[in-house]
Amino acid sequence: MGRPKGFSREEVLEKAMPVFWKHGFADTSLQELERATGVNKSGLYTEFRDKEDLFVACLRHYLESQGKRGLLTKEPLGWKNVETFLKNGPLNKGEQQGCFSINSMREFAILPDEAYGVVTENRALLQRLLALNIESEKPFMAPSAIAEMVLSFFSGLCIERNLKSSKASSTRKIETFMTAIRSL
Amino acid sequence: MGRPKGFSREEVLEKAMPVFWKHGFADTSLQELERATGVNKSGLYTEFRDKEDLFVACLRHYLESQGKRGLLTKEPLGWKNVETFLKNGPLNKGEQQGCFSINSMREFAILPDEAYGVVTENRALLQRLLALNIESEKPFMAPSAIAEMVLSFFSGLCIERNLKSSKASSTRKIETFMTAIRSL
DNA sequence: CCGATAAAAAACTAAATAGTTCAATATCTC
DNA sequence: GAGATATTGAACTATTTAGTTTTTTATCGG
Repeated sequence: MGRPKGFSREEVLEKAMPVFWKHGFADTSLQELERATGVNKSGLYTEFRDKEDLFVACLRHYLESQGKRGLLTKEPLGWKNVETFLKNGPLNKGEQQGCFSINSMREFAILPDEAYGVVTENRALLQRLLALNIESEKPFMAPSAIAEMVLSFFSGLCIERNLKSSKASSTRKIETFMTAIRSL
Repeated sequence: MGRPKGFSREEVLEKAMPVFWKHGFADTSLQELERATGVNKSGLYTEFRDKEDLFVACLRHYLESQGKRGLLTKEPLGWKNVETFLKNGPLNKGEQQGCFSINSMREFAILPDEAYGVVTENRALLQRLLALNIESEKPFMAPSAIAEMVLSFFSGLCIERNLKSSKASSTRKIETFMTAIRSL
């Protein structure tokens, strides 16, 4: 049987994720990943094919954990869920700001195709969930049209987390936005 | 007097800008900049202090040229200008997609502080111009509040250019958005 | 407790990078 | 046209990178 390994895959993902989340793919070195995870290159390379593989695994892990929060599936569906999604979707836990998935979009050029697939699939899912919530409010316009517009606004909120702007201004924007779309 | 140099600063900026615009700072090598500008490292380093300096110069150059388009100062001010800004602000000239300034936001961590200053100053300007246009439409809500929300939506549209989504879907989103804010 | 086995640590490799230096070269002034 | 001068090109340096190989070390079954 031999020596048992001193870490779990989950553990590594949980610790590597914030690093990629904050610094992106290119600006994250193996050295930093070793430091953050406490696992040495050998360990990392037995568990993951390469840096790209680890990155994509982190991305999936992120999206899963975000999904589990169920911000858009709370009953009753409606505007309230949309507002909560906009307000609490982009996280703010110390270093990791905004949305890892949205952040990754700027690196598609150097990321494996898989990353593109994961991100777009998740966006499609979000859009469906948004549309479901919107539909329940019986708006005049097509729910899917409103949903895709909401997702763009969400994307904007996410990248703006790279600015040192206040939480208050973000909340204000969301409230103005919600007022606008409730009339659609 | 000696030998005259075979390039102008403007020329270099014009050619280096699309490269940074597309690939960002980290993923652009000196080699690629030499190729794109046709100017060798020696030349680049006599004109610019280092890669960072060149990047910031490109960013300024970009914002100046965008400013000159005057999308938000066309008379009469109003919603129409806002709509044009959203539709034609993020460029689509082949390789360079979206907004160079918004793209840069994801790299603040590794960019000189100057870049942060340039970007935020420009955003403040955009917000003032947006507010002026909105004010002329006499909305119920505070023009500045609407303006900052519009800017977030704009930011979202810009990063979404990293996705291979159609021009049509972008237009549709903007139209939905305009319908929403015209009622504010 | 011993030897097989698997993990972890560390040394190593090859390639790419930003930035520098130095020699070659072209053009202007006189 | 000669010589000063600034530009250009190319060789060079030092560092960092992802990834591999080798050595050491811990743990399990017998």
